[in-house]
Amino acid sequence: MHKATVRQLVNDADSFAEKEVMINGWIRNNRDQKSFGFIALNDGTHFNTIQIVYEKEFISNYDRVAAMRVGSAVSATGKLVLTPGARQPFEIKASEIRLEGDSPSDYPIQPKRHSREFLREVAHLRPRTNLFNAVFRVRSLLAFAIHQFFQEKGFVYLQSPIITANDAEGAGELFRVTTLDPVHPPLNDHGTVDYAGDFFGKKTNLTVSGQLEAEVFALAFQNVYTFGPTFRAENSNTPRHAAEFWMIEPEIAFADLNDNMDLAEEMVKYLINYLLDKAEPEMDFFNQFVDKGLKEKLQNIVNAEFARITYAEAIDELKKTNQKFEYPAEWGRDLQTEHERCLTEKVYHKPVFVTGYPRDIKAFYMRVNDDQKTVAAMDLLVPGVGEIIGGSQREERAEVLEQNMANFNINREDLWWYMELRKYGGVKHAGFGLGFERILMYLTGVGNIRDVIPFPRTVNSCEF
RNA sequence: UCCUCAGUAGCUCAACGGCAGAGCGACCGGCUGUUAACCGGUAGGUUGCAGGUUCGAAUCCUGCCUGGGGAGCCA
Repeated sequence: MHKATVRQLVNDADSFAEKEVMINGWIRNNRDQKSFGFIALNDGTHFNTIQIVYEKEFISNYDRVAAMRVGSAVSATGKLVLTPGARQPFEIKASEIRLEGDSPSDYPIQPKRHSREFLREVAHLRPRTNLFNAVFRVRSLLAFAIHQFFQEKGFVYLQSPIITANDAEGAGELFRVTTLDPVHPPLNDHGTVDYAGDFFGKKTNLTVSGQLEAEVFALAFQNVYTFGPTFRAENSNTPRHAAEFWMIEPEIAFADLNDNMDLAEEMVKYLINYLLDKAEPEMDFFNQFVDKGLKEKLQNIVNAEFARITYAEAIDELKKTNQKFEYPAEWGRDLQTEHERCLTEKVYHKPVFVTGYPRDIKAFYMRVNDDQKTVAAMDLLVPGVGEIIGGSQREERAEVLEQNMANFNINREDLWWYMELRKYGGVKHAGFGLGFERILMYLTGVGNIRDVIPFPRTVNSCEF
């Protein structure tokens, strides 16, 4: 008798036909009649459930099996029978069904539709539903695909630090990391907290970006990427923001903004192809129940050239649409969400790179263009989700960088090592940040970031 | 943080100033191939919390709490 997984059986049903197999899993549904019944069993190795048929005359504990509830863990043994013409390609004719873990009658997951809000409250049980089973398997595959994409191109994977003393990046509000007594912290002569007595002897926080460290490695390995957790203490309450999320930050040397966009576009297309190929049942499920037309949309993106426009062109384009905006598009102001959605959903109907933003509204490390007014920045906007990538060519000229830091009130001493990258063999280089959950939302059609993170951390919520 | 909508049975929802209901789930029974099975029955409620208006409040008003959506910040 062969202990099998649903994945093995689905992939190779023919060779298991008429053979005895044992499957361990959890009951999704159990329907009994007078002398026979059906269990839909999911063992976690495949999106699909497998049908177990049990009959009074072939199993000894028929009444007990018929009473097994949804959520129970069972071990089922029986013969695999091909069922051409039925709704499922094969089923298991049970000879024995053993209860491994009971599920009392108050098990909250039913074989019916639940709201996402309710399922968030039972995040320890929601991976057992179709939707979250699909989401989190795809999340796993997507993470692997990202590594594979960069590794195939010879990029070096860098684990940038999670605890850092950099607070000059301006990427967001910081979570403090400290071992000081919160009630009676040591004070200095000015009466403020003396971080010299803290664990690291200085103020430290959780990282908001690995970019600056990635630049260090890019100027040694040429092509590198980070992929790790990122923390922002922003009080933002939207379906696209979390306090803890994962970010991919490639950084490439001897490269400019166009190389950067080429890389981003190639990566997005690679990831789509990977999922369409490796996550077929999951993508079919999203296509049917989460976002109708998702697969066609993704297929079109693979076949399309992403639009590439400048910020100035974007402003012109927005003025031309005659659409009423709450905030009119105007040079010098950042694009509003309504502007971004208009561009990607109404004007271009596909992903759009916007480049050349005014330097005042962008970060200090972005390379100043020859016009002195704009920087070599790029955002990638996609329909439905909005901004999923933000990146730039980095300012490699020491004098310009110093001037920028002065303009943005950034302390040069703290970033002495960052400045030295420009002093010793500095070259043009570029990179971007990709929100892992953002692209996962985009590729699955799931509209809320809290539903693509196993245990989401958001303002006022850190359950599980 | 601002704007907005919503909290009714375990879940999804109805009742919108006059007896608090249905479907699913649970429990009991029926059914010879079901597949979110079907059919009959039973139990299940401080209508988010605290005040107020009214003869009477799930329903109207005020405050608070929780959740959704939009905005800002960003990935």
